[in-house]
Amino acid sequence: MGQRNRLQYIILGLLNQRPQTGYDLTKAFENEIGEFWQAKHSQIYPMLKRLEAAGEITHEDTVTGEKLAKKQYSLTPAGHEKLVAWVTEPSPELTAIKDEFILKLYFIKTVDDPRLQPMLQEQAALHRAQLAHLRQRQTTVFPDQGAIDQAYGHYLILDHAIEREEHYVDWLEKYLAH
Amino acid sequence: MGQRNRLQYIILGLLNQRPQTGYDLTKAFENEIGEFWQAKHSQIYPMLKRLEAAGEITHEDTVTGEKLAKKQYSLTPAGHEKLVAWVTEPSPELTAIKDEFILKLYFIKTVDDPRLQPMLQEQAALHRAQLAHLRQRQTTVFPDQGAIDQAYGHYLILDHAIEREEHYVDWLEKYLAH
DNA sequence: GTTCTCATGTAAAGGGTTACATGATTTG
DNA sequence: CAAATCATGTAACCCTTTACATGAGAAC
Repeated sequence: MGQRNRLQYIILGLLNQRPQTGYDLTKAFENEIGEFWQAKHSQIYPMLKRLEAAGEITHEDTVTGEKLAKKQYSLTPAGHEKLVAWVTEPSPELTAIKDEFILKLYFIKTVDDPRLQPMLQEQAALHRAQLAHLRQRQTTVFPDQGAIDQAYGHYLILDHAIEREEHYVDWLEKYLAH
Repeated sequence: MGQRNRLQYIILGLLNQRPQTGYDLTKAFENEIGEFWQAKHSQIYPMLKRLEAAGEITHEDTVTGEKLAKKQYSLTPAGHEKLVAWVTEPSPELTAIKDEFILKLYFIKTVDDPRLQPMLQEQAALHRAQLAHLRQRQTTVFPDQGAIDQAYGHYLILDHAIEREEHYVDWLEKYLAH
């Protein structure tokens, strides 16, 4: 992963929704997008400069209050074209998953290893909490059908994340001693 | 990801099962472990040197045929200790997932976008193929209960991967037009 | 004999995290 | 007025991939 510089496309996609600052983009990676891609501000700000140098985005300086300077970035036509090309082309690679917990399970040799049940319990707690958080988000972000229609893609990926967590918890419970 | 150097622990875990060469380890990342962690030989060989320098593994040169040199690596007591410590400690971080396809969906704004259905179709084909492959592996690697009992962790993670793909396909089909 | 798999390495480049650094604005 | 959040950047370090490089053994 990483090698194909997908971050640039994600930033273009976010800016296509509405002009935003680097800070806003950082928040998007902590919230709606964080379930499927991660990036820190230290990666985002340099990328914004690169994209601007390439003529795919531009920015407008705005000042809030006394003198807080913000850079509001937005797409250029070239940037929009590049975004459309990316979304349209196939995504032939399967999801890259790095799951340290599942890997540890691989090294548990027998069903009666005393570490197994506590490990499953711990993960179940983590994923139940995450599931509750995602469900909460769904009810606040998509209270009615109108909200879904306006941001269908967002609805889809939140639904996907919720089902993924549901099934993760189900799987853990399958092997939890009752 | 990456930052915590989990690769070293995975290699220790693999060598704990049986002494192996770098080539064998590379194959493990393509097969049984590849669903949950990825690493190329160019990362594995240097790591073997590091682990040996740290006194956590050793190797024995073996010669097959005329002069094909192989390095059979195995754990030292120190390496075994480090492995046990890793498996025993908590894994408080959630799975890191980078899914380019799901991200693209995020940028599809409406249910009638003409790109949506072909995208779902394409992914369904990919994940169905992966699912078939994993099921095939399960029947060959675990033909009976005895095989499961001997490598319980391996059984667990293969089962997890299969269910994950099943649910991914189910989710895609939920939004595929019939 | 050619192709595929086995087998081991190194180098370059890029992706990604953590830490360093600074300052304004809002909230309690 | 202190703490949390908004806001922007850079530097160092490590992880990871792609490409370069080489050679033996097995299978067809």
